Amino acid sequence: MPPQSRQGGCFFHNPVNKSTNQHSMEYRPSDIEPKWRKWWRENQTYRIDNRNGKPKFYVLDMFPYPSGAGLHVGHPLGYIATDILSRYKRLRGFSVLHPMGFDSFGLPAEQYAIQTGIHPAISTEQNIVRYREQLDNIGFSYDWEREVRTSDPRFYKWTQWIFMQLFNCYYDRDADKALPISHLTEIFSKKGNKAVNASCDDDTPVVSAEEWNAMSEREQQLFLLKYRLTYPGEAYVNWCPALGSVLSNDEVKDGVSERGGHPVERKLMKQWNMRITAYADRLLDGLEAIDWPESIKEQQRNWIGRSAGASVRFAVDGHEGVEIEVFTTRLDTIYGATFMVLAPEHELVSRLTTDEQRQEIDSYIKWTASRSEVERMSEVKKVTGAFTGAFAINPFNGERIQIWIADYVLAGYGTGAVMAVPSGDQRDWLFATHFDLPIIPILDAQEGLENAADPTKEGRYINSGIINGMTYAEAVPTLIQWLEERALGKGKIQYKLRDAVFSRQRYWGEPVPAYWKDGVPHLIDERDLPLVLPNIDKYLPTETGEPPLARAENWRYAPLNGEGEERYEYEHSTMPGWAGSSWYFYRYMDPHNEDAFCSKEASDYWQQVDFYLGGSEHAVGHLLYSRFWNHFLHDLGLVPHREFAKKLVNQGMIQGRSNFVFRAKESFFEQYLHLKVLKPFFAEHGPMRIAKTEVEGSFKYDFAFGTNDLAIEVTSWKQEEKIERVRKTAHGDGKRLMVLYSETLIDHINEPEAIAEKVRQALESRENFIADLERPVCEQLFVSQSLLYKYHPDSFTKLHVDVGVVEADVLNLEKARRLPMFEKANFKLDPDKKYICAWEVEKMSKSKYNVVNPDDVVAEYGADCFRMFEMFLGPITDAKPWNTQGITGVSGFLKKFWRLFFSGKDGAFSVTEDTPTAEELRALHHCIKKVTDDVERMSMNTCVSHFMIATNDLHRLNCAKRTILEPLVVMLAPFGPHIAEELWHRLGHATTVCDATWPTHNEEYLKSDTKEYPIQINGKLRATVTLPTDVSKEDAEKAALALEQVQKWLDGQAPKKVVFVPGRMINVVV
RNA sequence: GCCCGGGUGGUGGAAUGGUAGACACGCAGGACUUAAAAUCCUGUGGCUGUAGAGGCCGUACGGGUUCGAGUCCCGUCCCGGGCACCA
Repeated sequence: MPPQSRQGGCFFHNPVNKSTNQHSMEYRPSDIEPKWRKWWRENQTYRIDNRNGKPKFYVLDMFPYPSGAGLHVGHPLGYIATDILSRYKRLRGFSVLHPMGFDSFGLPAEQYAIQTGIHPAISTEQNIVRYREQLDNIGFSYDWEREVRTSDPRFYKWTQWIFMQLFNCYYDRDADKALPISHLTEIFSKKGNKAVNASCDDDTPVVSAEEWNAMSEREQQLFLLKYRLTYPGEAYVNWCPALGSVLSNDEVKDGVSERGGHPVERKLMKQWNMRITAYADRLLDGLEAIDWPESIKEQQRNWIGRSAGASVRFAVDGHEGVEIEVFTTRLDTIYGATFMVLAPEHELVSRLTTDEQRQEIDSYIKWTASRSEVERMSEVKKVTGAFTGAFAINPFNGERIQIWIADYVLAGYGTGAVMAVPSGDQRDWLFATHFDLPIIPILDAQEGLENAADPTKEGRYINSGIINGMTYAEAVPTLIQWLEERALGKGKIQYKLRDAVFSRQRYWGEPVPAYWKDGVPHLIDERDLPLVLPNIDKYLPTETGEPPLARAENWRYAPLNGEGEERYEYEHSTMPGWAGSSWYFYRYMDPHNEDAFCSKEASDYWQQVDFYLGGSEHAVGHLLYSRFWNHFLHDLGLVPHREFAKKLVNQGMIQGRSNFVFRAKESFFEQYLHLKVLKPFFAEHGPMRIAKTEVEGSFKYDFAFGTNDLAIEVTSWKQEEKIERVRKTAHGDGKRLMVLYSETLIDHINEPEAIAEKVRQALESRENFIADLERPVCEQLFVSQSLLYKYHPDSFTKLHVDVGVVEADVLNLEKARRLPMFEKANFKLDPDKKYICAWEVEKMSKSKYNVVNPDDVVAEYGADCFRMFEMFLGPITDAKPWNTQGITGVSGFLKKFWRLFFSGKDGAFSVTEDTPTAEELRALHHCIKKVTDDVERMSMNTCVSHFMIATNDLHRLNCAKRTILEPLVVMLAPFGPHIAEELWHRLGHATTVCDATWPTHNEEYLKSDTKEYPIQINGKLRATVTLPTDVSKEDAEKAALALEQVQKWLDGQAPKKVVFVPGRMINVVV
């Protein structure tokens, strides 16, 4: 018996005392797991304080959207991994923040509200309760005191507050940070806007101080919108009149709405924007400083799409005043530009085309227009184009170059014009080769130009006027300076990034804390936050197409809160899903603060997220917008770091493994009858043939025997008309007719002899019409996948079947028959009496019947087993299909681990205080070393393996010693917290295992006197020899060469060389 | 087309340039049992073989570096993800 707890407060809570008297000491997760979850809750084991002397560690999961479908086994994969990391860090003495919350604004709840009229807050609350239950079931160490919900007014108050700060700021490029608008207006009033280097709209006019001061208040406010970091603008959206809503890009398929297939139109709508473009450079540069997956960084770089280059204006020969502007990232290649290509849609095409070329150009444009976007994009290798007859002048050398049009240049990109450099660009090279245009080498390092372009930047320029002999680094500034001096162009940085649309014409989102007065938006007073979402009668747009919030009655703002004062309309759109998730990680630090989104004290302690885990699908949405907001909050001095997450890891998706069954179609039964039943009769009654004459578009009979007057028709007994028709035909032909109901075949599907017997009787009978009078039982037949190859593939309908009734791809017939789809079904089984299902890996989703609920797995194997199995599947970063094959291995491990402690008589607790042997210590310390290393690098799957190895070793050694087992319990605690807590208390501890200390390994115990050295001959393993670990090179070589195996390979010769790697191997080179 | 991953037994997967296939599933055989479950033991990359010896092949394919390559380099093919002619 373990020594009893004496630690007052915890004594009553120590549930071990209740269960120690139970006679069986079997490992029963269903007993111990709920017990400890309750205990943790009562003892507030996972509560974490902001004030303590420990070093901090912040582990964050991407919080889930609480959907109605509940949690599936894919969600917890990341949560388990971070839970292990968190518990591990805690055991290593860190104060760990590991919170969870809900991204609870979103479309599905709104869609549900539209259908049912139930307020999204209610359905969301229900879904959250369900998620909580499911999460709690898995034994996570979240501090639920810190839970956040983005749809909670106490939370979105601060989302709105941050929005207001954005509205009140502009981006000052000289200060390289956001500054208050008041700073801007001060400069405007003294020096005009030319004195400010700030991010603003492209069309912002230059105003002097006088002009600014002469503006009305309203005009000034409108002007300032061009600078604010959030501002109302106009944007094209996918408007679907039939659904009365705006759709996201992926809700639109082939120009119609995905749901319902309604037409979608591009509509210009007033939308709030976020001036994220102001931060483009910082978002790009910031990537260097963070430990995020390269693929995510790359996606963000591509999204930001910064390209440094130059815009150059080309004059057109014979067209005074006409200039074609091109943007190029390789200005250094301009002397190699031997022609120019315009998009067929380019506005100058018609003007520049000469009369001789007019017809060719027109027909090319016509042809282009007929091609779909897909064609234009996919036919990369095909070169097409047409010459306009016009010539552009290269500003650097005055060369006349031909102007062509080609559909590989798109009007929407850049200026819709390209200067073509065939020696450096492969597409231009193909074009030049095809149309026999000149190719001029421009760098002495370019090679193989007769076969392909060479885009190198190496070497020195040739044929390149003012940059001849220069390197790339020298050439670019020289060219730009030349251009700028002559005002023919300028150095330019282009971004693909656009300002982010921040409005949604939806109900279930954060209201924008602004109201409209004379067409100008104003912020509401901070005192009036949160601006709470009003109730409305229907969750749909108004008849006039206004967003749902326009339905709210009397929802207007009184800036002075005065009675009888004029009230103004609030903004009616709401914020997008990414608003709340762009800063939520700070709220966890200080979740109940009513005076700030997060106190300085809290953010000073927790700093930034140390480890963030989530899916890569958020690469450019959430993860870019969060960085943007964080940079902004940092500019305001509200958060300590520019980047909110130091390290990010992507978890792989757990895919569903769908199972399929095959339902037989009519034609299957004819094939079946032929193959399984009729063949034995051929010898006797001649080969079966199908009557050639067609009746009413189908064959006369399914089967008829050559030497017998019997015809056989296979059909459903419900097809009374058909049966009657065939019967008449048979009568006319003088044939006897047997009708075999397909349902009868289904009833006897696994016993073809029964049907054969019916046919035999029919053949011997003299009756003209033979059909069963009994009504068959089954109506549908499902054929095992293993039998399909015998039949025509079109004879089956492939259907998803609930994976819950399939075990290892074998259909559980008993369970399956309870499903409606199999209610009147029979199954054609393979010779092993099994129904084999087909399988495919697909996204896990309700509609594919492949969703596996963690609760079911937890109920069967326990939460600890579930946790460890998910980890055991493989590296967390890899995508993999869910497959419980193999869970028994983890389950067996836990039982085995448990038995280490209960190996006494009748499974009594049997841990001893004996001194461990060297071998036992080696097993333990090897495990400590491996698991510690592996947790640090998030290799949870190999950790589980090492626990298994240690357990197997200790079993073999019959080890039940506290010195060995107790450290193992501590190490297991992050992985299987329930079993560890139970064993920890059994070992006599009264406080939680979470506060134990992670063991450290002692290299001394791992040392071994001998080592089995592999002996290689020319790098191939040929023998092994056991040598002292600290064997000298000479002795090792001597021992190796003495081996019979080695002598055989040496064949009397001396070795050329012997390589000895101490502690590793010996390689003899012959 | 470009960018980023990846390709290892029947399966999931191990392997700081140093004994490829740890650990587990599955499968086969055995022990215990009236039986089953549970548990335990043995075997399990392929071919060959004198079969508990030995040999050959083997980490997508072809080369290379190295005493030694799953790992590093070059080229090819295939799979997954991202971007879409970004000039």
